[in-house]
Parts: sequence; structure tokens; C-alpha cells
Amino acid sequence: MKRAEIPVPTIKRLSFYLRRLEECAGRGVRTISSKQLGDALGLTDAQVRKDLAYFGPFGHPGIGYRVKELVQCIRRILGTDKTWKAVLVGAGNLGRALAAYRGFARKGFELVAVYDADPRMVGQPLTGCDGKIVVRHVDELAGAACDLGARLGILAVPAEQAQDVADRMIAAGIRGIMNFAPVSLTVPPEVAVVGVDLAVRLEQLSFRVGGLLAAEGNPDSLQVED
Amino acid sequence: MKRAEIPVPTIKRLSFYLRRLEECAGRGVRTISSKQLGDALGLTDAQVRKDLAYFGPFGHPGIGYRVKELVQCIRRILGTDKTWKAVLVGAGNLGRALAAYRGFARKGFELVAVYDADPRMVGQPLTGCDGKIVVRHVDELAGAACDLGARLGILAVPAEQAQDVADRMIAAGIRGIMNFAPVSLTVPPEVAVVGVDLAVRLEQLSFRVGGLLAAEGNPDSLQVED
DNA sequence: CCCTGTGAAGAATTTCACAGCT
DNA sequence: AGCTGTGAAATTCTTCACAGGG
Repeated sequence: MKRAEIPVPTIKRLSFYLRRLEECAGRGVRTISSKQLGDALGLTDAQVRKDLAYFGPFGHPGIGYRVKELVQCIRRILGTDKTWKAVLVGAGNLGRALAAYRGFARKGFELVAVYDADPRMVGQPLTGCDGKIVVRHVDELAGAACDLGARLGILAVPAEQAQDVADRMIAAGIRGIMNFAPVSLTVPPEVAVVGVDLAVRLEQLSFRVGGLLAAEGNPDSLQVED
Repeated sequence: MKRAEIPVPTIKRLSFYLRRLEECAGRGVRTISSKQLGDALGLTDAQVRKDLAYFGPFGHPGIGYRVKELVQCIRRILGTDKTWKAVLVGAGNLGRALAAYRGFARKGFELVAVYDADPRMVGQPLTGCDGKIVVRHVDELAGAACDLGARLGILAVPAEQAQDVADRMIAAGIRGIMNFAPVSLTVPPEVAVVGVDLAVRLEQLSFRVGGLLAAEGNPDSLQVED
């Protein structure tokens, strides 16, 4: 098998395959066919096979894919077989909810520090996260990656401050940013950014329920996973 | 201009155009060229023009696009020129953070009720949201859309309950669901679903920073807005 | 027979490049 | 000159369809 260029859509679907496979593994399912996996996600069997085949011949003809084996492989591809340390900036409503979110730890992401610019927040302990994390002032962010070993940053500050904080994160050695602020960040090419803008998602929903196309009785696909 | 089929990627980008345009409008910018708008979002000028031209000849040759005019048009296309009423199910960490999130109201989404299955939650008032919203029991959801006029539902419950609650929402008349649970929902074709799975996004970030491709020194695009 | 991996065909999307308006 | 709207070309992605293994 050749190491071709992997399509971007394939990479996005990998996470959904993994999610479903982990669920199957939890239910004790041993093997799954491309058809079964695809049906659960609204994809064709050919799509599933082609996606997975980019990374190696994981399937077993006549059998399908071994669930536990495939889970391991996809985790390694996505990089979630290792533990990632992350810092969070912004201890407002959203930031605190994110800090308390169990899903991060479950996927191997460890929050090592939380920062905020508001002096009233600084020094407060965070509820919900098992560790004894205390909010620090954002000025202490410099060097965080070196000192704490963090390579990922979660950005949960207002739009106006997002670019500035992103710059500080990068200066501190952060290599990947999960951006909850409703702006497009400008970053050097070696830094990765994934955006999570709730307003944007809401607009997609609004469009599909009552936007221009829906108003014209268009029987389009109404599912948007990503 | 003919009413052709609009590409899905175009629809997704519309939200990002709008976000940028609203920011420009706020700074008093009157007109913007496809080049300027594209650069801010990492797209080509041709892409921007083609996307916008699907919906009408909004541009003015030699001038560009009038910002306020275009904001209005895109809002109408997306359906965010109207107010949408929504219910939220799940008053845990995430649910409460979402209820307090100002961005919803700012985009014209009005939260009219919040539900939870935990009896300890029921009856508690929600902090952060200006209204006097009290958590109700999820059994009261039936008929919510009729009674309160809600057409959108925000699903912030654990994965195990997500499908069941989605079914109840649909029975209650909800037509669009924003799903924060890490599962793919099965819904009738006339119901729209947009998923927001933080674990999935985190995996995308992990992949780009240290996954299989990154490990091989691949100089791919590291930006994922959506 | 059931299932995967894959070349080839087909469909969708992006980029190019240029006519035409200001 | 500067900029849009748009066919046509180029590219990317998905589906088809079948050879071959279990």
C-alpha cells in the first residue's frame, strides 16, 4: 500500500469511526463490517473501506474489521494514544465548564493550568476538575509550555482578546490551539488551530430548519456532524 | 442568475463570511473586496465571489461588496434575520454554561425552557440568563414546541440518554437539534441535526499537532475552522 | 457467500482566466 | 485601474464494480 496524500474529509471522519468503534467495543462487539460502520454514521460502505485503507490493510476479508484492533490503530493515527497536556485561557462560564468537562481526560487530554486576565478570578480554585488547579494570571502564561510540558491551548476568551492571547500562547510554546472565540486567528503555519464557534453551528442549524433553501422545500440532507 | 444547487461547503463558509463582515461593520468599514474577505479567512478571492454569487449579484464591480448590505443578505439566507426559540435539555456543567452563553441571544436565539432528568436539578433557577428560567423535568418536554413556540433543541445530556431525549424532542415538535452528546443521532429526514463534539475536535487538533501525518513532517494546512 | 481493497468512472468543488462594468 | 460574475479547466472526493481472500 502506498503512502498517498490523505484527503482532509477522511481525517475528519476518522474521529467518528473511532467514536462508534469505542462504543461497539464497550458493548462487547468483536468485529464490524464497513457496511455496519457506515450505516451508523450515514456513510456508504465503500467510503468507510477507502478511508481506512489509506492507513493500512486493517480489514479481514469475509470477517470485517476487528473492533479493538481498529480502535488502537485509529488512536495511533490521530495521536490520541499518547497523553496531551493542555492549558486553558479564560475562566468565564465557558472556560469553567470546559475545565470541568470529563471528556477531555477520558480522551487523554490533561489540563495542567488555567489562566485569566481578570484579577478577581486569579487565585480561585476550579471546581469539577479533580486536580487542585488554581486560576493564574494570564501574564504567567509565558513559558508555560516549557515549564509544564503543555503543547495544546484552549482559548475561551472574548473575541477582542483572542488574537492577543493566541499570540501569547504561541510565544509560550503552544503548538495547537482549540479556539472557542468567534474570530479567525492568524498564526504561523507550524501552529494548528481548530475552531469551535457555537454561533456558527447555530447558524447552520437555523439555515437547515428555516433558511433560504429550507423555505423552498428542498429535501436536502439535514445532517451536519462536522 | 439561475437557482442552481448550492454546494454544502459554500453554506458552511457563509457563516464565516458573516462573522467577518459583522466585525468589519462594527469597525465602520463600508465596503470590502472578495480578496480582502478571503484573505481574512484563508480563502481565495474566486472562492468568495463564487460562493456569494450563488445567492445573487451582491457585488459592485470596481467597488466590492457593501458590508451592511451583505450582512443583511447573508442573515436572510441563513435564517438568522428572524428570532428562533429553543429549548435546552441537560442542566449539567455544559448545559448551564450554554444557558448563560450570551452569543445565543446575540444571534437571535432565545432560550425558552431548560429541562433535566435529575430531580435535584428540577426547580432550580438558572444563573446567567437574564430571564427567570427554572429547570423543569424532562417529562414536561412533551408539547413544549407547541406551548412555547420552540422549534430548536439543544441537547447537552450524556451519550446514553441522547437518542432518547432526541426522540422526545422530535415528538414535542422540535425541528432542529444541536447535539453536544458524542453520538450520531438517528432522526427522521425532516429533522435537522448539527453535532458539536468536543472530543472529536480535540482529536483533530491532536492529529495535526502530533498524529501520523505531523510525525512525518507533512507541511499540510493546519487550520480547521469547521 | 460475505467481505475487503482498489482501479476506474463519476460527481462535486475549487481554481483559472477573462469579459464586462465603474 | 480595480473589481465582480462566470464558463471552462483542473483538482479533489465519492461511488461503482469487481478481483480475490476466508
